[in-house]
Amino acid sequence: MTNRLEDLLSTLQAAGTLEDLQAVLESLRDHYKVEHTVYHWVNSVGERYGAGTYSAEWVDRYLEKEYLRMDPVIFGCFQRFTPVSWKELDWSSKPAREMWQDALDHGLGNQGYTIPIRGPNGQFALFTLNASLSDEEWAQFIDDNARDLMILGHEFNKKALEFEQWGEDGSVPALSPRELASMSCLARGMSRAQAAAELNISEHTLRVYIESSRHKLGAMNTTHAVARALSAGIIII
Amino acid sequence: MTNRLEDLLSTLQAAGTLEDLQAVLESLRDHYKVEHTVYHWVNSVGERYGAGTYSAEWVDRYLEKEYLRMDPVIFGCFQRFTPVSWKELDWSSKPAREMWQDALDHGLGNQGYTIPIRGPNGQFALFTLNASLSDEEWAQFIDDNARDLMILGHEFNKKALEFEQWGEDGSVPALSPRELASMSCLARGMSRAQAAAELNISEHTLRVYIESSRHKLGAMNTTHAVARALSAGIIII
DNA sequence: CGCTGCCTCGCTATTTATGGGGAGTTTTAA
DNA sequence: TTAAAACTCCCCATAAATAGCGAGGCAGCG
Repeated sequence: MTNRLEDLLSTLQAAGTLEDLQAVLESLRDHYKVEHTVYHWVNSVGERYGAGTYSAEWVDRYLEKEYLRMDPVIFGCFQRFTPVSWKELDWSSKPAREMWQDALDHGLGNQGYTIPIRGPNGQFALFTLNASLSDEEWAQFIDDNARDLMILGHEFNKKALEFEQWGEDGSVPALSPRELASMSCLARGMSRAQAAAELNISEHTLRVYIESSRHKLGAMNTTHAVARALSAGIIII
Repeated sequence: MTNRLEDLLSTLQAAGTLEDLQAVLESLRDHYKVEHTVYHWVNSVGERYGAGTYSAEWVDRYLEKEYLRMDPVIFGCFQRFTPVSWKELDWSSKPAREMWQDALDHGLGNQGYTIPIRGPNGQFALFTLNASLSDEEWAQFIDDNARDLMILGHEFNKKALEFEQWGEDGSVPALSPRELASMSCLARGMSRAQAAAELNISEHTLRVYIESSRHKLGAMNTTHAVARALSAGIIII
């Protein structure tokens, strides 16, 4: 067991291009004898990177129908820390059920396991296995492989980050301490007057910080600036 | 090797109180024959929960001197995804070197390895091992145990989250689709007029969604509402 | 020594958001 | 089926944020 994990990891380490990562996912699929293996991330600007064995038709369909906005897998994983088996999620809403049926029609298996992975600057990625198995078989499969999959997911994310330079440097602007404090106050619901009082500065000075933060973050308005600061992980509520 | 990991994990699983977690850290320290094992998480306000084998004097000293604000370990881990050996970090600044010397004087070993762990709602935790070893011995130790430590760190974090219910207590209010869409538009920087145009509704209607979202999220203003929606993971920029 | 960036404060005018009312239709869920 | 929730539209007055123009002191760096 461990040896096979080491083999997979060394293949992963050897990957030098994004195409290699795609190949790693395909070999993972074959190794685990599942329908699909997928890795993708969702970033703060809406750009996405994804690799995996889903059919192009399903990927197009997913994007076209904007399933991202209501996919219970995305939603569920965004709010939790631990991996999740798809059937544990809430599929009760009508659009969710429609998406589920649509997925089955596009060749997905009835079981899924997704590991949420979080990195710096608000990075959020998902590592997913999809299969056609009974509930019992799937539970056993997860039980047997959960730890290896977690290592694989995180190593995969590390490799993907190397290629894409997710906010390595420069992409996330550095705010000054006062700017960060200003953003933090606003994110916690204070008005300008309250935040200025909290920071013991005039409301006008606070405004200067907000505006400089806005410009540094490339934001259209205060709400946007706070949203970007949160997404980038440079402030925490 | 694997069996010992399993033993440690089952001890961890069995933990029912925060004191049990402390005991797990102590047994980890003994098992790995290191000076200290520490788990703590950090937020913008400061340390919220911590457990480990550091002396009370060092913890007090750390808090008193506000080392949190310039600790290269915190700083370095916040900007990276992968675990780090302390000597790889940037200790060139004067306050950092002073802190390092202070740490040695308080019984810390000369080597450290810290795994950054990120969870939902901006959670950021650190899982650390500290030891007194030569560089070569430490490199070998990390090489041998990195994977197990990663599993342990994540499992430990999972357990700690269970106790503290870091925002996972189901208190996240459910917004309607239009409310979510409104929040999402605002989070992406649109003004009311732009968002209303995007959603093909009147600005007045949009306002109704914003206000109902605000009330559901218990927010003081629009910026606060968007910040909470982002933190709760119910919208993605 | 000058440069840059950070921190602090002031003014006026305009645009935008908020808070308080209503009142209908459609969709979903018990 | 029926009730609850969601979706859509409107007015008015006030509060708040934004945009533009300023200014000076302080720290670190080449």
